[in-house]
Amino acid sequence: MQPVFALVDCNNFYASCEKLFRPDLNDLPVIVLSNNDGCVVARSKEAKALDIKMGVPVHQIQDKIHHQQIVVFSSNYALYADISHRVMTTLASLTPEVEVYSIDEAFCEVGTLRLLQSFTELGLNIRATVQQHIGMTVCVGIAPTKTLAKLANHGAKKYPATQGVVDLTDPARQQRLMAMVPVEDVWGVGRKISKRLNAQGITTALQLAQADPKTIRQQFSVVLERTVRELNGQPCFTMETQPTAKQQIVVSRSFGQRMVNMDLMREAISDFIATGCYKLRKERRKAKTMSFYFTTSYFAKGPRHSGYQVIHLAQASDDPRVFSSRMSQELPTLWRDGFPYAKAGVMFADFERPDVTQLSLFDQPSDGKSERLLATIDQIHAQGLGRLYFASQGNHQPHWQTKQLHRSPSYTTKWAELARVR
DNA sequence: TCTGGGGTCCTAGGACCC
DNA sequence: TCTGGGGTCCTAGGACCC
Repeated sequence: MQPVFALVDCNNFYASCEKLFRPDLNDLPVIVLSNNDGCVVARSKEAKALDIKMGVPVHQIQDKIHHQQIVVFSSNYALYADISHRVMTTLASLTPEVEVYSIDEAFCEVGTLRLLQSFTELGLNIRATVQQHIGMTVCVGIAPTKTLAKLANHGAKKYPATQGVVDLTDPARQQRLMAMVPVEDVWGVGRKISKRLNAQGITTALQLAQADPKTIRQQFSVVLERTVRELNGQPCFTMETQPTAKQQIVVSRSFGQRMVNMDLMREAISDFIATGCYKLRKERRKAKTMSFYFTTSYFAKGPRHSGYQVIHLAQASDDPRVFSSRMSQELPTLWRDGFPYAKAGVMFADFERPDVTQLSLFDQPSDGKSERLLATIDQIHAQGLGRLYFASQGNHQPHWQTKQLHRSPSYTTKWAELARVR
C-alpha cells in the first residue's frame, strides 16, 4: 500500500507557547527573540499582521515595538520543549506512526486510516484534539510524499478557507496548488537554489515539478532531483521513527558583551565544554575529536579575527576536564589581544559508545573514577539539588552570559515558577 | 550600541594506495 | 619522447532544514 503522510505543524509555535500561559495576551501581538535577544524568531498572527518579518534584528524594530505595544519574550526552550512533547504524545495517540521532525512539527503515516474516515476528517480531528488537549493550534497537510505534505501544510496555513487542513492526495489538486506556490516555498529549495531556478524561468512549484529530473540532477544535485520526484508523487523520503544517533554535538553562544579578556574566554569555552560533555553523556557517547573557535562579530565594521583549533584525543572521552585542559593549552596561541570577540563555540565529533571504547597499546584502562564523578554530578543536577561547576568554568558568567531580558517563567518545568490560578 | 543556535546531507578535491 | 586509472578515505565548504 502506498504511504500517505500527514504533516502536522504548530502555528507560530514559540509565540503560541508563551500565549498558552498568558490569556491576557490573547489578541495582542507577541514576538519571541533568538538567544541573546538578537532577532525575531517567532511572531503571533497579530505581530505578522503588523508586518514584523521573521529573522529581523530586534534593534531595527524598537520603535515599532514601542508604538504598537508589541509584547516581547526571550526564548524559553525548556517551556517549548515541554509543550512540544505534549503535542507529540497526543499525535501518537491519534496515528499509527509519528516521526518527530522538529520541535514544532511531525510527520504521521496515516495510509491505513483512510478506511475509517476521509483524510480531511482525520486532519480536522487531529486539529481539534490537539487544540482541546494542549490549547495549541496546528495545521495539517496530507499527501503521498513528504514534500507534497509540506506543500499541503503550507496551503493549510495560508488559506483560512481550508480550516487548517488540506488533503492533497488528489493529483489534480496537487497541480492546482503547485501552480500557486512560488518555488522558494518548496521544502528543500532555499535562497541560493531558488535564485538559480528563477534565472532559468522556473518560478512556481509546478514548473519545478515539470522539470526533467535527470537534468536537474546534472545542473544542481541529487537532492533537488528527489524534490522534483516527490512533487510528482514519487516518494523518495520515508518515515524515520527511530531517532538516529547524533554525528556531532555543538554548543555555541554569542556573548552578552564583547569579550576582550583571554581568561574570561577560557572560562566561557570551558563552560561550553561542560555543557557539550553533558550532552555526550546523555547520548551515551564519547568523542575523540573536539574543535573550538571564537570570533569577532560577523557584522562588525572594525577589524576581524577568529581562532579555531581541532583537538584529537588518543582515547575518546566525555570528561570536561580532559577537553578543557587541552583547550587551555591551545588558547594562548590563537588569542589576539584587543579584538572584541562576540561569539565562541565547541564542536564534538568522532563518537564512540562508552561500552566499546578502543584502547591503544599504552592506555591504562579507566579505573572508573571519572565515570563515577561525572555520574554523580549528573545525578545532583537531575535531582535539582544545586549546580556543580568545574573550576575552569570560573565564576564570571555575568560578564559574558547571553542576554535574556524578557524570559517567561518555566511554567511547566520548575516548581517555583508554576503558573498560579487566582 | 544592538544581527541565534543546532543540526544534516552532498560534493569536490586532495592524499594515498595499488 | 613517452607520464594511467581506479579506488578509498578524509576534509572543507556549501546548501538546506527548523
